Amino acid sequence: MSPRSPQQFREMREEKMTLIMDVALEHFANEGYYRTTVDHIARHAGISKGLLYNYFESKESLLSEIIARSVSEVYTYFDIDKDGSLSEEEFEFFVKRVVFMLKEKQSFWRLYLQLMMQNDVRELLLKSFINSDSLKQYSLLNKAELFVSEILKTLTDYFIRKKKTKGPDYDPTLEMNMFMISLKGLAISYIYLDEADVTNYDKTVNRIIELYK
Amino acid sequence: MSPRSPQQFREMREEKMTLIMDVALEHFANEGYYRTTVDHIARHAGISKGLLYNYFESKESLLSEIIARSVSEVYTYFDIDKDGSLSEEEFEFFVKRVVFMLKEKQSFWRLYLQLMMQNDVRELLLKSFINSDSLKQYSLLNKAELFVSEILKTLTDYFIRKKKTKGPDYDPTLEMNMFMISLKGLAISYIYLDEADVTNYDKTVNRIIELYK
Amino acid sequence: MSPRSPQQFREMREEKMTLIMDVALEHFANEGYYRTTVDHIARHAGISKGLLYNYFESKESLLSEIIARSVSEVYTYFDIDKDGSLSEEEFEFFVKRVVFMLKEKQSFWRLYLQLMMQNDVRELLLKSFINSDSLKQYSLLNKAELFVSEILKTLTDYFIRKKKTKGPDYDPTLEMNMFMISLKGLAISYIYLDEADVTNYDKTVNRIIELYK
Amino acid sequence: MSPRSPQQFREMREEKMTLIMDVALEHFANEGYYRTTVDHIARHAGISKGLLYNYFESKESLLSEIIARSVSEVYTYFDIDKDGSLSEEEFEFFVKRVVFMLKEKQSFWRLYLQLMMQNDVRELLLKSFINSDSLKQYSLLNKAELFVSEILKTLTDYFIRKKKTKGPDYDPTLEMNMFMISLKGLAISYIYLDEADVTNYDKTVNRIIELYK
DNA sequence: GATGAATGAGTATTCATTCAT
DNA sequence: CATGAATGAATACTCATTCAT
Repeated sequence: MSPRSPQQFREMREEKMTLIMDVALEHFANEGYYRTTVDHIARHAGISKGLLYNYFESKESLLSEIIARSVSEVYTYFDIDKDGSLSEEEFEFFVKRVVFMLKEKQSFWRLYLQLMMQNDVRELLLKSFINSDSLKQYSLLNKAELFVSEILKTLTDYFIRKKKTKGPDYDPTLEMNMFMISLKGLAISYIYLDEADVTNYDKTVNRIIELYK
Repeated sequence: MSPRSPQQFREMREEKMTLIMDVALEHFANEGYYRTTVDHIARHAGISKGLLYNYFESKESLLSEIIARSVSEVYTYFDIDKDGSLSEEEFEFFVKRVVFMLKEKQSFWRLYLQLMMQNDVRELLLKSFINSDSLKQYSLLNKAELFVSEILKTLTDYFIRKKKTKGPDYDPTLEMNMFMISLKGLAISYIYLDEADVTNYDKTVNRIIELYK
Repeated sequence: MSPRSPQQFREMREEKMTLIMDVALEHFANEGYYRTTVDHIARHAGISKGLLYNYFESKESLLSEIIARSVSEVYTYFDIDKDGSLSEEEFEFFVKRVVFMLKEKQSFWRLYLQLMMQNDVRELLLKSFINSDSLKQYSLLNKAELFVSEILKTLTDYFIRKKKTKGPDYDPTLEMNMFMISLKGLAISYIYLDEADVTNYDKTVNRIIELYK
Repeated sequence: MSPRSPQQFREMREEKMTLIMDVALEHFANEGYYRTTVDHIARHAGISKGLLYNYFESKESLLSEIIARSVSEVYTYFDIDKDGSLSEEEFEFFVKRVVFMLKEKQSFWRLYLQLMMQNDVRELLLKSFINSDSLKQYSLLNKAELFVSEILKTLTDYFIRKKKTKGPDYDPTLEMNMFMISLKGLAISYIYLDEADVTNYDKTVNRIIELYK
């Protein structure tokens, strides 16, 4: 066997880290962050505890890295037009993108929701963003904030523009709120409830598009 | 000094248990069940750990009792007509009741949502219902199940009956789903997001009523 | 109701103490001293914990009192002739007395054996004899020691005297040891093993008498 | 430095487990199971509490493992001929084996006796046999039961066979009972009483053999 | 890189004992 | 005399993290 090149080492390292993060995410999402032990993660990833600590500074930093990665991925899903003007087709695409992302990253969203529910963890999250290894200081936090506010602005604009065609009784803020709670309710239903009503799910998505497009 | 009467003892007991449960609920909801230590609860309730264990068998059973009490309270909020037929006024009243309850029992709902998100805790919950001291074996679980299924049935009936007035294109299942995700999204928003948009909140509630009444 | 006389009060007190000691002995013997909680004793005696502490200084002193009482009772079973000379009839009577006492005070012997097995408790026992309320300082300990050594001396004399009739091969010390281990083995069997072989029990007792009389 | 081999890890593990079990047995036997704290065991074994729990699931399971090991060892002391027929030489050997074992495993027998004296612990013992890690489910319990009953059967046969040579007045059951209580009394004396009369001890053993061979 | 033995601070729980009434 | 609420020190157990090899 020829000695491995630095490149190969880097790839192996990358691969192991991804494996660990995948396993950890799955357990964090299903059993909860505090209920999941480092030991458990290591065993399920087929490595030793020591090695895990070779790759990640701490359990907390493992969590940060997972969130950083996921936020990053989510970010790539939405490559919003910078002029901020959403066409009806783009709106429909946006909704479908959200739904796709819910399916694709279900575990992450379960974890995210859990974390957001704990006051102290919310603070930890911010802190961990800042300390994250894989991204420059502050940048992820800034990016995430910027990202969300951009999307909100784009959507707000979209609803305001609709007033022209919908008439004077149309309340853009109210409609946007209704749209947002529909999305949130949909997300909750999808993420936690039985797989049983997946068929209804698609119809519901279409109905939301129909109502708010 | 004459000794305390059984009545006095009962009152002292009752009072302390309520205090403990209130403090515990607040902390469970805000910091999460696993992050909250028994020590912390005791200190914040101004009592010793020992006393807490005098009244509650374990941390887990304290949780059960809190849930049992809350479920019981929620139950009393909804005195649904047993013939299951909901008038439009009753429907509006139902939605407002839900909203009122979200405000009134906000901490409980935060806790409940958290718990429901962890697979293992869900099982614990069922177990704890069964073991609950304050209610007969199984009865709470039965009541809760019965209660939820009764409400769902009543609502289903309500939407089916609307088909007559709304015409053949009206899809009762879809409408009910839309109504449910709206309520869920509203709940999530109310329970976790900033107090900032409380003004919008009332308008949103009215809009939901308007849309699905 | 006429006010109770001091005499009546003393009797009531005596009665309650006896009740508590009886209940405690039963539990100490069956579940073990450390496994038995004061709470449990009080509840089974139908009184409050506070009252128990009104009668007994501590759990430990309750134990001492029980032992003191039992030792006292055992003492009365053996009113050994002070000249120390045991006739064959008296020897037989002695063995039967031991057996009777095993039956009569079974719980006490179970407790006693348990306690004797723990190094630290042995010390505690001595200490508690000394601190015992119901007997003058040291007196019980002295009495017990004196009592046991008197019996041993009397028995030793008995076996030595037998040498005359049994011939030169007869080893009094050995015979006494054999007799003692037979009694001990009998005691263990009786105290802990199944009630099943009680029938064999009497035959065994007679055989011991036959062998060593 | 090359990493430790699995073999090395196994040896380290084995060694520490043996150390812990030895220390624990000593303390359980001398101070009693409930009086002995895990902390104490760890400190006397020169390790941390954490490590103890790395090797043993609980204090209770540590007890089980100790018992399992000891029973296993005792088992190997008696390699009883499967045809169950005991010659006089084998009988003598058996008694000497019992005595040897009492010396060799004194601590275990003290522990065993203590445990058997508490009703609730007896149940725990059965349970712990079943849950024992170091032996297949049920197998230890079965083995122990089988082992004891085999020995009893072999002894019974031995005494019944003696009837032929001893004549019609010879009562095998009675003789066996006498033999058993002698052994028990001997065991108790040896296990708990002072080392003082060890000299008498050997003579007593020989006398038992002489009487019942 | 890789392992798992080892640590120790933290957490739930128990129980003898005290005390206000 | 009588009660049981209240305490706190002790105890079993967990788990993130370190470290020698």
